[in-house]
Amino acid sequence: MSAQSSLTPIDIATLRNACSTCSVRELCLPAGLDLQELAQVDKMVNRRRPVRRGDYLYRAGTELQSLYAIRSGFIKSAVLHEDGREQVAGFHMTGDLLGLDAISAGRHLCDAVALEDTEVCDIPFALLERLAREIPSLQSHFNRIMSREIVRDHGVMLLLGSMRAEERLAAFLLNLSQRFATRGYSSTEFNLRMTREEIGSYLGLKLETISRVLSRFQQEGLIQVRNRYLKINDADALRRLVGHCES
Amino acid sequence: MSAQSSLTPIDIATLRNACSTCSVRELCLPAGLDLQELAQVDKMVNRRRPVRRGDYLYRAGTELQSLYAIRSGFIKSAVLHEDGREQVAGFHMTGDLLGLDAISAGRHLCDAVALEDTEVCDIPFALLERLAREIPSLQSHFNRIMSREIVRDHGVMLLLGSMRAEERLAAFLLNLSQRFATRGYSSTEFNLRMTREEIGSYLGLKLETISRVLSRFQQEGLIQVRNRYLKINDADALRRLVGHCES
DNA sequence: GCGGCCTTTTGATCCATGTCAAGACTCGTG
DNA sequence: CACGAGTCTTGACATGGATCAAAAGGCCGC
Repeated sequence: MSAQSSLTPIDIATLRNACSTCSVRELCLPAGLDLQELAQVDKMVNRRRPVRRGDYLYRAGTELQSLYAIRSGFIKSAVLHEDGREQVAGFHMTGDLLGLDAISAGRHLCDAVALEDTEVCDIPFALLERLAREIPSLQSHFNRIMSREIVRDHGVMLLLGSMRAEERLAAFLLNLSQRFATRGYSSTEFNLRMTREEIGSYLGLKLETISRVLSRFQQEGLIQVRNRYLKINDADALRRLVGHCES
Repeated sequence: MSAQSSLTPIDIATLRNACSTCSVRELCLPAGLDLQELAQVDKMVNRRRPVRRGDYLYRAGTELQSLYAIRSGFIKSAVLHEDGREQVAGFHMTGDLLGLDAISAGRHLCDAVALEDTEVCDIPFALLERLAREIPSLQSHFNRIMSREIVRDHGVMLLLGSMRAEERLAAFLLNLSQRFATRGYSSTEFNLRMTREEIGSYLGLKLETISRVLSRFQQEGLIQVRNRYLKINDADALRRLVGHCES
């Protein structure tokens, strides 16, 4: 990584003096750092950037400069097939860290698009590596974040590989619900930020199927949907749907 | 990570004196290390372990002690659903590094089973973290390995989410072929180490479908199959199958 | 070298999801 | 406020892959 060796202490000092409104405390990185270390990290994660709905945070093929921590908003990442097919690889919200897949090649391999007005913090990757070298617990935490992403992906593979449409959608809704809850929002009532088509892409289904299954769930009283608005009436029933099922 | 803090220099010395037949040069870790560093890493990756066909390298739920580098052989990893369904998450061969998903929780989340007699090198994770702290380029390389795993998973998601049976299988065969080639084996002729059912699980298809599509490929002259033996006659045709296809 | 179990193949049929199509609704913009 | 593009719903129909079933083949332990 050539960018790495070109960093001097001055760069860090420069960053320290920059705006520091983007407290890293709320983000995903810190864990077990002492106050001084935390302050260091805090300074690193400071360049704020607004991304408007529909804008790209980054595109496949561009060089990896920074990872991005979402401060607010909603972002989808998508892998693109040569022939134009796109596969939504994930939906990301406040506190999520984006761009991990770019570390391997030093180049982004998927697109990241804001689904609503969003604010992210740049985390210059070279700086992160450098700081992680000085703060072992930061490195350790970063390892866990990468690993967690792998675990998440395995979950999606399980879903795509062995669940039927109803189960997939139920799992998806529960997952969204839980992530909203973690962030202090209602776990039962929220607005979907993505289209049926995007949900379908993520779940390996067509948009009509998403629409139909949502309607069925509603008929059965499990949820209420109206456009992007969604209310979960019977989370347990959804859980039962995912949990067991046939063979 | 409690195991980490309990390591003393003595542990490392102990490991250094242990068998050192498992040269790390051939494994996936080293990259840009000087000779001395390489030797250090070499000493860490030294406990050899044979795993016989059918045996578990590790099981979901067990504590993460080591990552494992495959020296020879073939291993499948599988995520299990509560209800017993299993999803094969990957097939791993010489040089691959296993166990990355366990870092997040400190506990393995999938099973790893040898599909043929296999030899692995233990890489005590606590030791790896410690050494990576001393050797920045090792840490950097480890980050890239984790990221590469994420990229691989995204590829599988694309495959599961948006390809049809023929495309999936073609992609699978090409991938296997390429990995054998990288390791100095024939890219056109090899033995499948896994059952049709395991291929099916990995690709989100049933074993009958795998069998049928293989037969079809054979009829069309793209490949020859007989049980586990497989020969690729027309790799380009396979690539064409994966590449474009309809809408 | 035999018997039994596991794996594979292949056929017949079924069903979940895709495809195509039409119309309604929503929202941003002129 | 009306228009148009994008999104969503719903129906009718098509189809890829699943399921069920049977038989053949391979492999291992005895």
